[in-house]
Amino acid sequence: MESIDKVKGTFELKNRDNAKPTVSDAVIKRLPRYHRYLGDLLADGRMRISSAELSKLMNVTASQIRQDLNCFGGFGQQGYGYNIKYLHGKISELLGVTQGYTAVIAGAGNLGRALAATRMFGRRGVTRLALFDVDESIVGTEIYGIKVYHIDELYDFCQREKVAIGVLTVPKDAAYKVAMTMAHAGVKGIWNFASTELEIECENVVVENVHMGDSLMRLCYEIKTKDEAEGGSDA
Amino acid sequence: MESIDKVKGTFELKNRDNAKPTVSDAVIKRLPRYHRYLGDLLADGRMRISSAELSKLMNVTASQIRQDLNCFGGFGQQGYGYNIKYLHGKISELLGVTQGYTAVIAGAGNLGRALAATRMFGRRGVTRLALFDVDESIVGTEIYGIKVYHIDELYDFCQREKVAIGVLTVPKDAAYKVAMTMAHAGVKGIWNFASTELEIECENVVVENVHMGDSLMRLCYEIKTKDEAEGGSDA
DNA sequence: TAGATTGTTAATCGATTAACAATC
DNA sequence: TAGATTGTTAATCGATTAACAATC
Repeated sequence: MESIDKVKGTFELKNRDNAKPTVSDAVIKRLPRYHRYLGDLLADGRMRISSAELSKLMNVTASQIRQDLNCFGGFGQQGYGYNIKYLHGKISELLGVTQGYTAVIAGAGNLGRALAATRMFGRRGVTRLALFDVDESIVGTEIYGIKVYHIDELYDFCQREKVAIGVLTVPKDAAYKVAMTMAHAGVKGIWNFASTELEIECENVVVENVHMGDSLMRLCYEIKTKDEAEGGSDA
Repeated sequence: MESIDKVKGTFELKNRDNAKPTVSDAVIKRLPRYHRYLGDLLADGRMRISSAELSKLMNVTASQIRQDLNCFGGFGQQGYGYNIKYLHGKISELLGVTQGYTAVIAGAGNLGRALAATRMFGRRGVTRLALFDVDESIVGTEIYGIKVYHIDELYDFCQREKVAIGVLTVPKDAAYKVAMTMAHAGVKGIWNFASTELEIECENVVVENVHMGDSLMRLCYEIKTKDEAEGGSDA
């Protein structure tokens, strides 16, 4: 009895100033993957799933699944498992996918166009409002239904439209300046595809880096390591 | 003396069957980032750096840097620090960037074209040999200097040219089939941009997934969390 | 009720950090 | 040599897994 009260007291104390029970980074990184699998199950018309079955599907332990989902609240039901639709929806909420954020894409090069074309944003409730580029010859045109503005208009546009997300697909040299423009215009998050690290953590903006080059290197490493292991034992 | 021998003995014993001292995943994930920072320092003409200085630059502990670099071997020198050029080169080797791998890109859509255009591959010693697509109207043309073939030729091409890396930028539905074709044709690694998980781990092929959608979701989460924290305390 | 499966605590494991002796 | 800085061991911290009581 007494010990339970003590634990409770400690818990409340711990969360007095930062309200929410902080969720570890490791868990957050896994959430989109859960979301993807649950979305697929939903599309297959499945209604419910147990942590045991999901664990087999996803190649993780059932323990981890239960632990992860419990960081946020009890989404399951003993003896039954998890309702897929409900769980999928809850994770959507949690990840902010239901917030209806707006985005602009800075840089209408190949990658910017590719991002303009995908349904990736729409699927996650993000609306793309505009593209921005320095190339006068495309300013005023539309790319996949998205209007192209001159990069000089980026600041005013973001401020006026209260843009939440700035997608950065400009060349490396321009990245910092454009990121700063976005940050000062009140953008809340920057999705950074420029292969450089943005040192603007201070500016009240969150940055998510997509380092594709790093990914390619990891692939090379895996290939090399596997080759060596096989060559070492076989030949 | 005796204790050193003992340690050595243990080490050799531990590595008798799997040859290389396995490096943890956490370290591998960090290596490309070291490589990037060292490359920048090199470009700036810097010669040497201490773990302390690098730690400030990269926002990690000096301890971690020394620990990480020591998984592979003593690249530093007491009282001096690390020779940037040497260390950069060593990490390049380690990551397999100096292996001169070849690659093909399956899917000449927006993303495939974007990848055809970047210098990302060349910078990491990877040569792009060809693009493949189903669209007859582009088969036979060149995109950014890379020849486009019909996807039906993918298998023969990979086998004939002993292609090491298959880049997968085809639509989700086609991903599995194309990946299988690559795997059977002897490709060693698949760089997967299709927003689906490939269940071909069995096929003797390593897969590196680039889940851009997951990244976008994490950004949304960070924005939402930050918003709530601020709204919670201020308003 | 009995069976199933979660939520949650405790045990294990691994990764990060701190400290310092080795050595350039 | 003295100062600097690594390589490496030990201590800490956090994340994963195992176990089981709670409960649907």
